[in-house]
Amino acid sequence: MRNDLGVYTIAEVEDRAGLSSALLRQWERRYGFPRPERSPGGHRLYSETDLEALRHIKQWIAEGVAPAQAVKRYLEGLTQEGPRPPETLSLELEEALLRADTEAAERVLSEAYRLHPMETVVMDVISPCLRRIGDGWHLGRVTTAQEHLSSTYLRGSLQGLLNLMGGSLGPTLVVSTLPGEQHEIGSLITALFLRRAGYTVHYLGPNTPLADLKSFAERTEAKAIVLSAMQPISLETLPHQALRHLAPLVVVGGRAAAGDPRSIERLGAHYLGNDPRELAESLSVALKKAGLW
Amino acid sequence: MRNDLGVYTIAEVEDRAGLSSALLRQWERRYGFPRPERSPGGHRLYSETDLEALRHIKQWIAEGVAPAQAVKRYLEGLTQEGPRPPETLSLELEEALLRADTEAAERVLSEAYRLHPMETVVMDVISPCLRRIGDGWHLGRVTTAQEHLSSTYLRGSLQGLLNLMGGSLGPTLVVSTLPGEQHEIGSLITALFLRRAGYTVHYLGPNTPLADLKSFAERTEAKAIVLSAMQPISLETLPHQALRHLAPLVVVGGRAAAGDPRSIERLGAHYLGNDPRELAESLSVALKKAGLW
DNA sequence: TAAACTTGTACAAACTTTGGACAATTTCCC
DNA sequence: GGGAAATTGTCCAAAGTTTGTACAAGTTTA
Repeated sequence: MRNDLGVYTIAEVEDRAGLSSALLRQWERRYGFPRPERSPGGHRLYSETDLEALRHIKQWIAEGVAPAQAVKRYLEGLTQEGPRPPETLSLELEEALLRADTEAAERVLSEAYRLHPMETVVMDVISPCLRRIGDGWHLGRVTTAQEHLSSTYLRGSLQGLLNLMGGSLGPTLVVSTLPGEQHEIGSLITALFLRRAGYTVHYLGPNTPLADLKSFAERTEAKAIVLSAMQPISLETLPHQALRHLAPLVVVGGRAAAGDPRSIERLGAHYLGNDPRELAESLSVALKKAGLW
Repeated sequence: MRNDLGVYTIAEVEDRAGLSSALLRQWERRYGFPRPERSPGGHRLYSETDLEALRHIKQWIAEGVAPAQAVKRYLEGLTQEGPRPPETLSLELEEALLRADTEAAERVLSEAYRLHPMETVVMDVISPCLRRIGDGWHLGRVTTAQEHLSSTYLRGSLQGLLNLMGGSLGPTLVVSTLPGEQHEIGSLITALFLRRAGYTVHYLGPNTPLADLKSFAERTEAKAIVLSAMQPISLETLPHQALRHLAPLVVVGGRAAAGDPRSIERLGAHYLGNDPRELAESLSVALKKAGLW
C-alpha cells in the first residue's frame, strides 16, 4: 500500500499539506528536507511519505515547536525534551478522538509508533485511552457517538497493525470472543500479542458461534482456541462445559472473569487473566504442558 | 481470458476513456504509451487492456498524480506477467481468505493497490470478493468462521485506508449504519468514497443509536447524516419518520431498500441507491438543492 | 465522396526552477 | 530592558518544463 515513489508535484503538495511552494523550497534549501525526486526536467516529485512527514511537521509547528526543530525532530525521531512518554501521547490521543479529529489521532499514533515499541503503544497508549473513554461513557461524560467513533477508529488502527504483521511459523491458534460479547478490541489486542509472540494466528473477529469455531479449528489444525471475554454476561449465558473439546486447548482471557476464574473452569476452559502479554506467556506454558508444542 | 486484440478506434477510446484523441496521440509520442496495434492502413486499434489502463491512469491523475508519473507508474506496475485485472485479483483474494491465509491476502491487496487506483480496488476487487463470500455462506459452501475471518480482515483493510486518507475541507458528514444492522462494510465503503469526494467524514462504525447520531451531528455541525442499510429487517423495525430531523439532511444507501425506495421515505429520509460512487454524487446534488453547500 | 484518422509541428497556459532579497519575528547576549 | 543576530515566511524575475490542444496536409475507411 505504501508508495514511496515521487509522484506529486509541488502544487499538489501545496494543497494537500497546506504549505506554500515557496516554503517547501526554502525548507529544502535550509534544512535539506524534504528532498523529493526530480522529473527529467528538474521538477520536484514528492512521495506519499514526504507528504505525511510534512503534515506532521506542520502540526508540530502549529503546537509551537520552532520549524527548524520540528524538521529535526522528524528526522531524528526525537522531541526537544526527549521522547514524549506514552502517558502524554495517550491523553493526546483521547483528546483528539473526543474532538472527532481522526487526523490528529493519526498523527499522535504515528508519533507513538516511531518513539515506542508496538507493545508499549498498545498497552500504554491505546489501551488506557480506550479505558478512559469507556469510563467517561459510563459516567455520561462521553457521548455514545464519541465512544463509537473512538473505538471504531482504534479498532481499525489495531487491525491494520494485525494485518501488516505477517504470519509466523509457530503453532496455529484461533482467536475470537465469547458469543454475545460486544467488545471486540480485547480479542484484537490478544491476537496482536499472540502473533507477536510467534504464533500463527487466525483472527475471526467477534462473536463466532462455538460450533463454527470448533470446525474451523479442526480444519486449520489449530492447537488452541483463544477467546476474549470482557462482559460477565457472556459467561453466564453459556451452558456447562460449553467450551470443552472445541480444540485441544481452549483458553479465555479478559476482564469478565477477573474476579472469578472458576466461572471459566465451569465452561471447560482455562482462564489466563486480563493482560494480553501474560496471556501469551501462560499459553506457551499450557501448550507445552499439554504436549502440543 | 484477457482480450488483447485491438478493436477500438481512437474515437471510441476518446468516448470510453474520456481522453481527447489528440492527447492519446501525444501520450503515445511522449511516454511511449499506449502503443496500440494498427490497421493495415495505419489507424490505431486499441485493445480492452489499453482502455482499462487509460482509465486507471486517468483516475490516478484525478487523485493528484502528475500525468507523466501516472503513466510511468502504470508501466512499472506491469511486470513480466502483464497487468492482472481486478477480476483475477479479486478471485485470488477470495481464495487466500478462504484458506485463512491473510498473508497471501495482504500480498494480493498490495499488488492491487500498486496496479490500480483505490476506487477500482475497492469496487472491483474487494466488493465482489465480499459478495461472493457472502453468497457462498448463504449456500453453505463457506463456513461461518471463514466468512467471519474474511469480512473481519477486509473490514480492517478498508478502515486502514479510511484512517490513512486525511480529512478534507468539504461539508461535514456523519456516517453510520441503521440501528440493528449487522453489516458494517457497506457504511465503511460509503465513508471511504465520501471522504474521497472531498467531504469531512466522521465515521462512527455500525449501530449508533439514532438519538446519539442526532446530538453528535449537531455538535459537529454536520450537514448530513449518511446511513447504510444492507438488511431489509433494519428498515422494518423502525417507527414512522424515525430518521426525520436527525440532521439538516438524512440519506440512506445500501442494498436493503434497493427494490423499494418508499420504505426509506416512510422513515423521513432520502434513498440514494446501492452504489457508493453514485451516492457521493447524489449527495452533492441533494446538498446543493437544500442550500447546504 | 465525406468522415475519420494519420503525422509532424506549433503553441499557449499553467507551472516550476533558481538565487537573491526582504520584512517580521524570535532568540541571544550584554 | 535593548540592540545585534539568527530565524522564518514571502516575494520577485527570468528561464525552463509540462501538458493539453490546434492546425495543415495527406491517407484510410466505409
